[in-house]
Parts: sequence; structure tokens; C-alpha cells
Amino acid sequence: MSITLSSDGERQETVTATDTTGLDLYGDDRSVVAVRINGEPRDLHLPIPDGAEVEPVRIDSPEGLSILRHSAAHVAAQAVQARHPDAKLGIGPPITDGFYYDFDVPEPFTPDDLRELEKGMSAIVKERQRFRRRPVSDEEARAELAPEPYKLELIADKGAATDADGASAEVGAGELTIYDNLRRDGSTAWKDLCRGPHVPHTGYIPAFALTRSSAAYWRGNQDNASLQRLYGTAWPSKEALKAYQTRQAEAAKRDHRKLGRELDLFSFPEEIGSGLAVFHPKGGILRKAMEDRSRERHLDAGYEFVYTPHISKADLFEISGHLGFYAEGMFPPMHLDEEHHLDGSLRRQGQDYYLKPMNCPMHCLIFRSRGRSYRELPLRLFEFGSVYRYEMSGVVHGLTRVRGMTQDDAHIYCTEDQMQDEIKSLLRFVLDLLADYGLDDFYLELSTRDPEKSIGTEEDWERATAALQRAADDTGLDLVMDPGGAAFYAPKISVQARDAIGRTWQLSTIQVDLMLPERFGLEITAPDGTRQRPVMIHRALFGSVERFLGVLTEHYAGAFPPWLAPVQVVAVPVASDYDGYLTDVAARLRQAGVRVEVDTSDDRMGKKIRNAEQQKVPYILIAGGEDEAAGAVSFRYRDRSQKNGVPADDAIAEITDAIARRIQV
RNA sequence: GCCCCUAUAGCUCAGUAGGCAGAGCGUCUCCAUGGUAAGGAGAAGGUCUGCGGUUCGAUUCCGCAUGGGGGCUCCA
Repeated sequence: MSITLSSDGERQETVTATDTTGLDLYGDDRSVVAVRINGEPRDLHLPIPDGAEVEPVRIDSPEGLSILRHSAAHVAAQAVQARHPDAKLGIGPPITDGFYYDFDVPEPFTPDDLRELEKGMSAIVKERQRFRRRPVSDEEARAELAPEPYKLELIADKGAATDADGASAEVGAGELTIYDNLRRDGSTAWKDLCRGPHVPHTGYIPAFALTRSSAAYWRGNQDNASLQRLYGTAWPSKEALKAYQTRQAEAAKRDHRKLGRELDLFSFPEEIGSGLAVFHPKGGILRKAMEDRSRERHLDAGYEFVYTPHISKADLFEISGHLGFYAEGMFPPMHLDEEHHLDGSLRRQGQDYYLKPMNCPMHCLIFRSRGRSYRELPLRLFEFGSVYRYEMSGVVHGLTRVRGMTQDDAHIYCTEDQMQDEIKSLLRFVLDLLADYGLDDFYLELSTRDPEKSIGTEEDWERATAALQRAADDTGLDLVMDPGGAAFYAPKISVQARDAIGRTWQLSTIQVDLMLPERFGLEITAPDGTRQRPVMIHRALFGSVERFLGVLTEHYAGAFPPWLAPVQVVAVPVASDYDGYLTDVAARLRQAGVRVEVDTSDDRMGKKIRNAEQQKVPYILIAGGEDEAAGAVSFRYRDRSQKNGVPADDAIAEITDAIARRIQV
């Protein structure tokens, strides 16, 4: 028998033996949790067939981590059933950084339960129970899993299991397998329907924690039973777990909802309503800086600026199709102008008005307000448009998911010939604009038609989708497909940007729309005098100003670069004798367009510095007697480094330069 | 929308086994004039989210509403 070993894709050697298993090859190495046999991930305890190519799966590889976490999910489920024998098993797949397992239990898990379950898991880990794979027929599986109704359902329609509903971790396309957890004496401690593979034994799970619990619908469908989902995390070492927990804590410190309050940027007054933000002066100036910059760039890129109202009669959204396809996402109508006779009978029929959920229909009306020539194309209409969407109450979240938002929205009307170039330059424009904010790590997502929820012909959708696909390919960025994810009227490319701590956010969107021009009967006069239908490109680069600001707050952890910082400079006098001198310096900074404050409060200077640092102000200027005598100031930067005796002119130049160049400091 | 959790001063949080509440920070006033992350003293500030119910009595127990949190589903 001969086996070819490839170690991490490099060194290759051949082993000759009989009945060799992965454990024989890698059993001494705890960092190997499974093997790939001819490319297929398999358990270490399985015999390796003759002639196979074998590759170790290391615990710190993405695949190894998934196996570790999937195994941890089994341990969690075993602990749950030990504590709650009547808990019925749902599914338990690995996810980013961890795993979950769903259970049908009469009572939701409490924080105390989580602690107790962690203890139960530790005991199971200590027992070093072996994960043993056992192929079974459908009949055998049904018999063994008779007490598990959800598993029976998975067996019944195993062909339909998809990654989307998480069920593919339990049942594969081929034969069914059960994984037994075996104790030292060979007795079965627990078992689960599972596709595998798993780590050799529970001792391979050195570091884990249960993090939270929540409700989840069986197979993600609202019509199904509501299960209790237990979330956990698992890592190759205690250190890695600790590092993860530290990262989580760091992410929590960046939470824009917390920073928004601490830095006095915005709030959500209860009296106004859920998901409706007000921007305070500090958030307002930050937002203005973003908007000013955006207007500048749009002007340069050939956009024209328009303004449209926030509400409209129902007719408009009947024409656009929003009331047909998007009505539940809209605020309910205001019924106006209805009048009755004294006897209650109708004298005058009323009108329904809606808050607009999108700006496009209004822009189409601007286009249609007079005859348009091909010479005007591409016509680019831009607006910071306020839109209102009736998001479900459970999804509203800080600034990243709101009910009232401002889109940096534009609609480009062009011919089909111009469309390709227009999308291409648009993508360049987007990436360039996001670079102003230190966002330069992207991938693209292409959302295609959902035939159930869309208007227009298949042929039109294909053309529009192909145009987006070509433009996306030209950027050389990674492109991920999102089948069926498009809005009802057009396919979409979205730009997914990675922030400073590696999370991705959907920001910009570009949609190629052949439907709305049709619905609104948009026309241009072509060179030959005929009437032609233009193409419409919808695009928002920030996405929504609110969400973008929320994302930026977390991206910068509140330490905005000088050009965005609400207060760019705080001047701190060593004693109140120097208030006057610093007030003069500040006046010169203000003259140069810098947002500066002089701290003349009763606090001592140490406290003033502390306050300015907590507000994450980019520059602190300090001055006392020596500085005043020399016409100088002392710089203190956000990293607490200092530069003393800087001539005031130089200081002003340094600050204005950093602002003008939009650099982070 | 669904499940669970939650709501005490501007913020972060104590507290009352049901007898009308407290700290730190912040705010205000005064003192202090201090060279790099909290100087000192005093004061103000709460219908304990709202509305019902139980009770002699509710901030506390129960219900509903509203806001918030974690998820599910959905999305910019």
C-alpha cells in the first residue's frame, strides 16, 4: 500500500503501510485535527485507502478551525442534553469565530445556564471522548434518532439541505453518518447525526466559551418553530481565546452608539421614535465635512444637484412599483383631504401621501419635466435625499440601521452605449472617494434577480447584469455572487469595505435599471430624430450618510482624522495668565479655517489635557510663560508624543496642512 | 414582525424581602494659578420611562405601551 503525503502543499513523500490511519501519521501532533484524503476532509481515525494523497488539516487553518468549532458544538449539545434531557436537537454548525447549536427547550437559556453548561462542557473535554464516525442507512438513522423530530426532518429531505439553512453540516449529499462520542470504556456518551469530520477526541478542544443565547427559527423560516440558539466560541489555545475576547472588548469600545454619546455626536430621542437620529453640533460639523467633500467631488465628476420633497401622493409609487413590491418597507400612508357630508357620506375623496422610501421616482420626474436630447446624456442628478423606511422594530440598530436616512443618491441617465463606460468610471469614483476615509480594502458583491420579486423581462435583467459583471471584472477586485439579492427593479453591485478591525460593511451600491425608465416612459431624442429609452443607473456611495458615519466612527474608534474631527485643536493654557495669548493663537487658527477651542475653565492643565484626550481631539496646543515669550506653543499629539517650543506660525501651518491633505494623525 | 433580556439623576451604575432613593463622573458656585491623563469645598439635579392592575401603601409584584440590548428574519 502506498500513500502520498503532502505537507501543507509542499514537501511530498510516500508512506508504505497497511491499514494506516490519520492518527498513525499525525496522532502525535495536536495541531493536526483531520486529514484531506484526495482532497476530501476526513477524520483522523479512519483508514486511508491505498494510493491516496493525504494532507494534514491544521487546527489553525480555516478548515481546521471549522472542524474544531463544529466539534465544540457537539460538546455543547451533549452538555445541554445532560442538563435538559428533553431538549430536542436542531442543528449545530461552525460559524465565524465559533459555533452555535439550536435546541427545542421549554425554557430559554439563562446566563446561569450558560455558566453551568460551560462546566458540563469542560467535564466532557476532560473525559477525552472519542468522536467516532459511523455510516448508517436511512432506516437505521430514523430508528436511532426517533426521539429527535428535527433530525428526522433533516433525514426526510436530506437532498434539500443547503448551506443557507445550516443543515448541510448535518447531512451531506451521500450516505448518512452518525458521530458517536465514546468514553474510555467504549460506551457511548452521546451521538448526533452529522456529516463530520471531527477532531479525534474532545481533548482537542482546549479553549472555548459559551457567549450568548437567543431565539432562532427552525431552518431560518419565520413560519417554523422558534428554537433556542446557544452561541459559543472555540480556539486552538487558551491564548487564542483570550486574544479573541480582547478583540471583542476592543470592538465594543468602538461601538458607535457608545462613542456617539461620549463624543456628543448624535442621539435617538425617545420622543421622536425608534431609528430616527438627531445630530448634535459635534456630529453635525462632522457630517457637514463629509457632505461638503462629497459635493465637491460630485461637482468635479459632472453631477448636477437637485432637491426633491420627502413625501408624495401614492400615484408616484404606484408608477414606480414601490407600492406593489416594497409597501411593507414603507411608512403607512397619510390619508388627506377627505371630506364628508353631515350624514357621513363622502363629499370629497381623499388622497394617500407616503414618505418616500427612495429618491429615484422623483428624479425620473425631473428627467421627464421636459423633452431631453441625447446631447444632454449622460445626465447625472445628485441629491442628499432623505428617505424613510419602516424597518422592522427588531432590526433597528444605532446609525447603521435606521428608519430615516439620507442617501448620497444620484441617478445617471445615459444610453446603453454609454452605460459600460459610465459604470466603469463610477467604480473608480467610488473607490477613490472611500480612500479619503482610509477605506482601501474592498470586494464587490453582485446581487442578481429574484424572479419572485421583480419586474421586467429576463432579457433586460440579463443585459443589465452582464454590464455590471463586466465593469466589476475590470476592477480586478474579488467578486462574490449574491443570487436573488437584487431589489425588484435592478441588479446591483455593492462595494464591501473592510474597516480598521477587519469587519466588512456594505457601503456603496450601483444598480443598472432598465425598468423604471420604462415605467416612467422616459425618452430622449436621438441623433436621427427618433425617440429612445435611456438607461438609468442608481448609485449611492456612502450608502446612507448616517450609516457611513456610524461605520466611520467605529473604523476610527472615534479618533477622526483632523479634517473630520469636530474639534480639531484644543488650546490649554498652563495657567489662566496665558488664556489671552492662546486666545490670540486660536483666533489665527480660526482665521485659517480651523475648528479650535481654548479651554479657559477652572480645571488644572492636567485635567484639561485629559479632557481633550478623552474627546479624541487630534491636536492639543499648550502654552505657558516660556512659550508666550518665544511666540511659540507646545504640541501634544493623540499618541501623547510632544513637540515643545514650536513657533506659532509653524504650528498653524502643520495643522492646516494635515487638514488640507486629509491625513490621519 | 418573532423570541429572550432590559429601563433608577445628563452618563455609568448601587438600592428598596412592597413603607416615596444613593455613589462616582458630568453640571453650577466659590477657593486655588497649577508645565503634561482627575486640585479642594459647597450646591443644584430624580412623578425611580408611561398608563393601567393587585395592595392600606408600588420605583419594587402583574399586564400593556414606548425606548434600548442580543439574536432570528429582513436590509443602505
